[in-house]
Amino acid sequence: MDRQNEGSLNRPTLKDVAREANVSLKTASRVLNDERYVRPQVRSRVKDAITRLGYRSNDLARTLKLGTTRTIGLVIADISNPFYASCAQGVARVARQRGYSVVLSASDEGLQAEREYVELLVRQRIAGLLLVPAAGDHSYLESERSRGLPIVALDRPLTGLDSDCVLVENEAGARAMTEHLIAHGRRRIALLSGSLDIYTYAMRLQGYRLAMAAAGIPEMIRMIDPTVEGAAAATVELMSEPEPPDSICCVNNRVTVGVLGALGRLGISVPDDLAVIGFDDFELSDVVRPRLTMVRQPSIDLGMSAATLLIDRIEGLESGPPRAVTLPVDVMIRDSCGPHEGFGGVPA
Amino acid sequence: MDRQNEGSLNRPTLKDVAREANVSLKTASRVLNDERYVRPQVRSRVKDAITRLGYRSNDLARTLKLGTTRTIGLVIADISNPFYASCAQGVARVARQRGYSVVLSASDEGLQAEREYVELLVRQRIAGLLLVPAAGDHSYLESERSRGLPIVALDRPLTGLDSDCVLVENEAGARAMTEHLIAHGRRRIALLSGSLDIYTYAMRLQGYRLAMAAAGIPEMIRMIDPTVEGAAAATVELMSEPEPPDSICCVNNRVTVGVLGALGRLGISVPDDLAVIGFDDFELSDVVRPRLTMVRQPSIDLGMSAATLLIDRIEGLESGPPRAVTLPVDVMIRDSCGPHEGFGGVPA
DNA sequence: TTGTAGGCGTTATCAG
DNA sequence: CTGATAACGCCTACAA
Repeated sequence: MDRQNEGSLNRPTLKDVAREANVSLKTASRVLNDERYVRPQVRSRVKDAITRLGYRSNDLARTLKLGTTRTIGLVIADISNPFYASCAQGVARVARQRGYSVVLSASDEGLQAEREYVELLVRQRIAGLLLVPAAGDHSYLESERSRGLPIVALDRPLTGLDSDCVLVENEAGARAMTEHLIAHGRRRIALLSGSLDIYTYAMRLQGYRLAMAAAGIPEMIRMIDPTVEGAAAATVELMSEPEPPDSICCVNNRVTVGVLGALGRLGISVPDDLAVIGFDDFELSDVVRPRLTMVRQPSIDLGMSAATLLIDRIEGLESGPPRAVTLPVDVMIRDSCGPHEGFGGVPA
Repeated sequence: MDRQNEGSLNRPTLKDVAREANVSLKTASRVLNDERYVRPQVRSRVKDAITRLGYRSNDLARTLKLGTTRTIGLVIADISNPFYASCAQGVARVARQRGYSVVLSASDEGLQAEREYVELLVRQRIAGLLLVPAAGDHSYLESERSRGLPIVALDRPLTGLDSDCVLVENEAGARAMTEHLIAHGRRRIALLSGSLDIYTYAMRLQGYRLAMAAAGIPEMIRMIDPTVEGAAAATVELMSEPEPPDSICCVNNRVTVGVLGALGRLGISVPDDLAVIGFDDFELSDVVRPRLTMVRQPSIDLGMSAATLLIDRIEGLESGPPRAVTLPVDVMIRDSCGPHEGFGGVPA
């Protein structure tokens, strides 16, 4: 009845180790941190005590003293979206390499949830913050930033605050995507986009418009809820219009999935009846029939770059004004826009 | 040059708040924790000071004193695998609801990496540990468990340690999967499995064997590296054997993707030339042509159940001997095993 | 209703 | 080389 006193686990402290090894607290600490000036004999005595007791140092106490953690906070929109999952993977990889832990939170695109998570993370004294900002004003981060908390925005820049950010070439990618369809002779090219409050969608829409304008083709833009369900519903509507499109640009991977699902149910064949191209490639796009032509984003690199930049800031390896890193995208030409006609690997 | 002194951020402490509000430390603390016995006037004075200073309480110090964090450690195999991503999503959802943070780590199925992560997490004094155990002996967790650290295994039980675990009906699911093929008249049914050191694969193989034995059909088991690449390579080999299979059971979603990719490249048509069924459904299985018949695992629920159980343990709401929770799976009958013939929703 | 003293587990300082 | 002693920021007694 006295074992397992729920809640506070009963762990030995460094003091216990010191007592067990018959040395002072400080000496035990020295051994723990591999400091010099400890007789080998004493050192091994302490080490023995550590293993004998199953001692695990308390990072809470340590970082309280040191004033700095080795944890980075990551706030993304949605873990189950493979794009963000890949980003997180990239972040985790770099974090591990450089000895940091990652606390993960998903905002579900909500500014309120995001703020709550950031608050929580700050309380945990994260060494730096990595986030995919939700739509809306982020000046609330100003106070943290000015206190010296390194912040790197991932996938989208922060609005209302100048900070480091790691992005991809959204506009160029969307333009290339649209031009690809145009080159295939498509003219009624629909774009299914999410709210322009979200940077990536705004930029991609811009790229689409540029391509359409350059070709002198009228735009066909539908603002939708950029989810699988939203895209499916929009597709059904779109295809029942008097003059339906001959091709669809999907603004993200969720939309691509939704469009494809709806087209399948409608019995519309790709690319014969309709061409489809998506922004943000996913694993199965090369496995599915027809293979999907997609604008590929280097999602893992995105996470890795962001984490690298953040940790460089944390460690003072990078200083100076906020940096904006932009990673290239490329069009993976496959079959969903029709037969290839000697298109090269169109860069964004 | 004195701002931004890299590293240690310059944050106000509760003492600063107290000074600013002209009260004692304790009073400030009382306000912070919404304790009674503070004059409203004083309370608001302190609150003002808090916002004026942009004070954020230091959870490190607080939990050091309190002896318990509200953080749970999650170690999964691979974030970019949608199955684990879903599990993580379920965990995150419950954690958020109940006021916990999640520290995420990916072991890549390596026991060594897993151990390192667990060590790190323990140092951070996580309140509980959730892990998808890598293959191998987990008695190393014994010491933590005996110290009272709640541990819940996710997706697979721990070997060498009796602990809570949340699993799915692997054997029954695999058996149902195989029987489905048999009912479709398939006889040369190959199973592509990963190492039996991993519990889920062992159980699924067992389910397959049971079904095959019951039908009196010879087994056709291939042990492979259960990744996209491994499965693709195995498929190519398999199909070039003198007597290739007429159907393939895929042991997880990676394998399903690999098999499908290889079949596509080989020009083998599903389900006409070959039937395919997979364990662990994924989003696109319903969008792809042919639509894929799959054994669906409740991945989000898996994460949610595990997190719930863990937090219940942490909070002492659940006590008693280790519990094993098993969640049902179900066969999602679609098109990749041939035309439906009045199969009901075959439960596992 | 408010304040004072002491300690959580570490590490840093500075004598031995 | 080693060891007292004082922080780190907060909270829990226990007074006032």
